[in-house]
Amino acid sequence: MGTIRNISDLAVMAGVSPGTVSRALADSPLISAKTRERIQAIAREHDFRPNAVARNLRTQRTGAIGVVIPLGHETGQHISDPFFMTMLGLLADSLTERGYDLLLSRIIPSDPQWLSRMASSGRVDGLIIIGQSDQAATLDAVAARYRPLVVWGGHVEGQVHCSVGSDNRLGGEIATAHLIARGARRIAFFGDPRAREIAQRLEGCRAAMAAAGLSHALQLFPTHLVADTSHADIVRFLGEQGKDGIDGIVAASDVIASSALRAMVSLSLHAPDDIRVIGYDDLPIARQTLPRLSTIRQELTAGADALVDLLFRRIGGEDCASFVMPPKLIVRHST
Amino acid sequence: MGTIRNISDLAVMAGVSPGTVSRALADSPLISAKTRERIQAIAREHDFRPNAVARNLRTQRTGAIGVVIPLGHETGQHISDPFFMTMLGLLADSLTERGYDLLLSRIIPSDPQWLSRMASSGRVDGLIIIGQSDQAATLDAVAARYRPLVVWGGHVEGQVHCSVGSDNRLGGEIATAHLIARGARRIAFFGDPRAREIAQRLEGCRAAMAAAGLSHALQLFPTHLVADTSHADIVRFLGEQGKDGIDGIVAASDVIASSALRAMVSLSLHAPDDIRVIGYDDLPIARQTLPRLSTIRQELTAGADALVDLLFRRIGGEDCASFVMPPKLIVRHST
DNA sequence: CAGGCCGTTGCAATCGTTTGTCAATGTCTT
DNA sequence: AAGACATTGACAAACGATTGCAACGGCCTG
Repeated sequence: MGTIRNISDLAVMAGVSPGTVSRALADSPLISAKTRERIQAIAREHDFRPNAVARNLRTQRTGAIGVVIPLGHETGQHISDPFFMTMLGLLADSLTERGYDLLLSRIIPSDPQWLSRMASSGRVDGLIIIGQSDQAATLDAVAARYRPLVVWGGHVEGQVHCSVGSDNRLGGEIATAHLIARGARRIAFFGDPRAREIAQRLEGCRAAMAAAGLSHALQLFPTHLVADTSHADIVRFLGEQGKDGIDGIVAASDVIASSALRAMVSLSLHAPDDIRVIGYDDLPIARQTLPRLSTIRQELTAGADALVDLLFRRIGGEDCASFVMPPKLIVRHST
Repeated sequence: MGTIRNISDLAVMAGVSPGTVSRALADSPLISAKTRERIQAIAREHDFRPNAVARNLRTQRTGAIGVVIPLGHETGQHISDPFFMTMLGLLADSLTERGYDLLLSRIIPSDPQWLSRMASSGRVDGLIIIGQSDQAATLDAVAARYRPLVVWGGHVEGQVHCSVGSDNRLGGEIATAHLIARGARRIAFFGDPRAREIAQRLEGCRAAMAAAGLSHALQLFPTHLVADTSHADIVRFLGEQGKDGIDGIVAASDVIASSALRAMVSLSLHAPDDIRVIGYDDLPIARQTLPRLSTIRQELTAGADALVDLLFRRIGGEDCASFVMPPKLIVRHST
């Protein structure tokens, strides 16, 4: 009748001590089957469940993993970005499978303490960061002291934090080489290299251009990731091109490439005839653009699994290295 | 040097009592500016932050909102579904703005206790459920006792739980009427009516057919939401149509509509000439199909804001009604 | 100069669990 | 029949903060 508020109420009701109730509810072998069943019956009947916060405090673990999206270089960008969403969904599936919940934080790291605040709050058992943004140094600093931390993004020599991601440099190189093979000569790279992954893709792009003797013909257009504003920017950029304008676009992401394709439509430019366009990620949207987008595939499902796997290894005390996945060229109709 | 583990360590270090430290860190006016500054300086220097779990236990609030996606009728469906993802991103943005975190759970409610487990775990200050699935009864039962709970989905007379969503019946009616106006006579409804929203859309669809004297010409095809399997199913369904087959599809969601369009391509059927197709939701993907998808727009941004707003009103003790938004016909090129 | 008041700080209870220790009970062996 | 031994469950100490209340000192005022 009276609602059961805590384990002591239930103990009174069952005529035992709180400790016994706790053990009974946890199926401890120290409690006889008879009392255990009796206590569990009462709990079931009153729909009682022990308070998780108190348990967390006592046991020092929470059953939750924090997923953080730092938006250092893109204050306007929303979590709703398709890449984040896709990654987030995959992580949620993978963590749920292991019985963990997922605590989501979107953070604009103006405060340099953003990461250690999450790490030392005791609210999560581990942290997954999606994208290094321009915070690689902060990540390294925290990773040095806080073990259960893995990052989606690029890997560089000597990096402290454990990362999972594709070989961005190679991916950028493959993308650019493909564009050149398709006849592009004057190429623009669309993307903001303040994010490490993107800087690496640009690096690969430069390498491919150099290898073809086209170094002079590469333009960099650091467009924003926010779809709404980028569209107008891209239209302006393309409009400013003279008659010897660019004939190829290496986009740092499918989202950017898709914006570029739409901008081209409004300028009556046609892909691939006028400008060849290639994206990066191979998100579902790459199959829905018009024309369908050639891109560099990152295996996000494998990536999410790797992130979760490495994280739990680190929680378990293991010390494991970064994981770099091979990028793969997907040719569709935009190149 | 010695790491500070808790407020007492810091108290010893500062030569004060733990209580004073707690107040100082919380900027309590009871503490003199001098001691407060001294204590905060030590905390900053050692990068110390009070344990959130302990605070939650004491204050009985967590600063987190649970977002749950019940997949009652679709065990295969993943969180990665574009609708969920979009909604989730919007909620995350809106909650972050209010300083709350978001605890994500994907749940397959085989266990009827799924909801009250979340509600009574004490881990969240409130609950947002995305979609009633086939769990409307469970939702009503829990909502009767647990106040801070709001649901995205359909509203029916006498419903206990507080919901936010578009007028699904009207939306279905508008969509169907539009198809009829465009010349469709033999219409199929694609969607699984076990979910309440979808049942309401179907009801509207039936009403519009009846109003046009076409009741006999409505087919129901309860396709799954999972994109991968639905495609083959839809191809089969369309293939089984004779020469007097359907000439209109009312899809219960944009995702389904987009699958239908792809299935039509592989059967050399053309929209809108052979079959007119209309979706529901107006997700970003509706603008990226070929041809672009006519659909019924739900203002998801407004919806997410309303969900969060109502939730906090309920947390504050207010008792507020469901919120039904008007659906809006968006005509593109598929009808 | 004494009494009262105010601004600061310390004390200790509390939130709801988990879990190590230990007493009490009952069973089995010799 | 008595001691060894296993069960069983009670007791109480954590976990790490918050917060009402009491106490303390200094200052002002009459």
